Amino acid sequence: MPSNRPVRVRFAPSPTGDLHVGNIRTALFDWAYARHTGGKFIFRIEDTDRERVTDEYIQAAIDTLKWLGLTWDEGPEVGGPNGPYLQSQRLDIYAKWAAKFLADGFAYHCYCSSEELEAVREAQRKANVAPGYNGHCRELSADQIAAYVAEGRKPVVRMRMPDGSTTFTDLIRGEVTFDHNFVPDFVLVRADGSPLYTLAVAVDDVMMQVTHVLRGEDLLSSTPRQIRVYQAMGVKEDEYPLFAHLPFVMGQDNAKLSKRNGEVSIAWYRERGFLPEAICNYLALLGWSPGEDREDVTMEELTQLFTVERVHSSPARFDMKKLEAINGDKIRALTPESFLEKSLPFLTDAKVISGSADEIDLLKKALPIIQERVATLAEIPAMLKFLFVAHFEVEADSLPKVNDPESKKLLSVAFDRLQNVSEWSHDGIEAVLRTALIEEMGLKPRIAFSAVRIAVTGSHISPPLFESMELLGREKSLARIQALI
RNA sequence: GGCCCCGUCGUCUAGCGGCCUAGGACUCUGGCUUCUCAAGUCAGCUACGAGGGUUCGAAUCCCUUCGGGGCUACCA
Repeated sequence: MPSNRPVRVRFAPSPTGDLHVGNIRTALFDWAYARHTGGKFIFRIEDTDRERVTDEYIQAAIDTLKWLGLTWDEGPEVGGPNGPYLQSQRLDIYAKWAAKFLADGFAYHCYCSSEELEAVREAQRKANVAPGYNGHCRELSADQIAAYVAEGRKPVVRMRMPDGSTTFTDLIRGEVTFDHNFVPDFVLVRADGSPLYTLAVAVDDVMMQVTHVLRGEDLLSSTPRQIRVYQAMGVKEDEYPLFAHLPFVMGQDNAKLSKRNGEVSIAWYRERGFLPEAICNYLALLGWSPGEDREDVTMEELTQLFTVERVHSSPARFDMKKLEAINGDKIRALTPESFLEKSLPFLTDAKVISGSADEIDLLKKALPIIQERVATLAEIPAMLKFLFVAHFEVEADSLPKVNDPESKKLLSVAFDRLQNVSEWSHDGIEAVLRTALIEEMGLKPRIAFSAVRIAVTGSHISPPLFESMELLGREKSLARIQALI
């Protein structure tokens, strides 16, 4: 079966919504496999269902893949020798093959109406037999056809499944066999002439010389149908693509991940401040592992380590906590320049800064003290807000903690002594406050500094206090303390 | 219902007949560190779905069973 053709892997989503976690995990494995083998990664849009696929979703899918860094060798925007890569632009190709299948007897026109088919299914269900097309139109006479046409019926093109069975070797699950008794004749072309997935996917994989199909396991049972199309196209068995059906990514409730059971759109994660490399690293661990207790991998390492052999056959639950942990690790691993660049949009969107040069200067100094304190980029604005706000206010739930007489006394001592600090640096500030509050007043550090922290940053949770005061500056720091005395 | 896939800590996983009184990570609990929060660090909790085989020996092989999931469209 596997000839030594150059590896060509495709990711072929049907963008009926934003790409979600499951799609992306598939795309990631497709990409990693292509890169690992030195093969080509093909990106194809399956938009044969124009009722549900929109141009916006197609563009969103393209943008998402780009954002994640899953670059493709052939597909939308980059083109390639096997295009076009949008199925809606390949209609003539499918029509040609459908006509050939009809002429060769692999397929036939079926005039059954939806209502009739539904009635058949209903009867089958009642009789407790395998549901599926009953072959009603398989051998229609010329007269019968003429009668149907006279009625104004428009036929679909249906593939004839021969008796027997289909066996193929799934790279992840091993040998899988489907008895054709349970693979009914399936529709290739709608009554309106438009192709269905069953036709387009097989034709395109052959035309685009795809060698490996790694896709979700929901498509496992449709594989015999694809193989039947290959046969009708005259593809030799050793040139069929190899299949690998990836396990599902599931939500908390053990159902296939979908909009109903969690936030699954990648766009949502992007807005929440997740890094693409964190998403990819985490997703790579869902259904695959590099072994040797290894978990932290870069995109580059992923392409080196990824093999289909190490992909699981069992489904995985999506765990937001673990994603956050990995995201925190990846944020800490960012260079200062890169951390700044990635933080900027979150700060400006939150209107914490407008983006002026002065603000950026201050930001460059502030970012290092919070880099190890955030799990997502979205947490940054709240953490640095105190440095930039025009009208400073202490948070409501922290205010009571500085309103008692002891706190006011403490703050007043701090205020007095801080005025005499010669050099407004975190070392200088710390030395003065320790002497005044800890040594002379005998306070516990956590008590003493808490009041100052609330006064200066507005919250009992903040970046390191002395660094924060240094960045805020003497004037503002003192004013904020004084305001609470 | 039928067909197909799947089954190790709460979760993701390592494990491919002896190295397993089952390892790592996340979560959770407790300790250390500490100006808060993090980070770091130490410790703890907790798993081979069940029942039969095969074998000197099974998480690893076989069977049954139970459980979960997918498909069963003129969706993909």
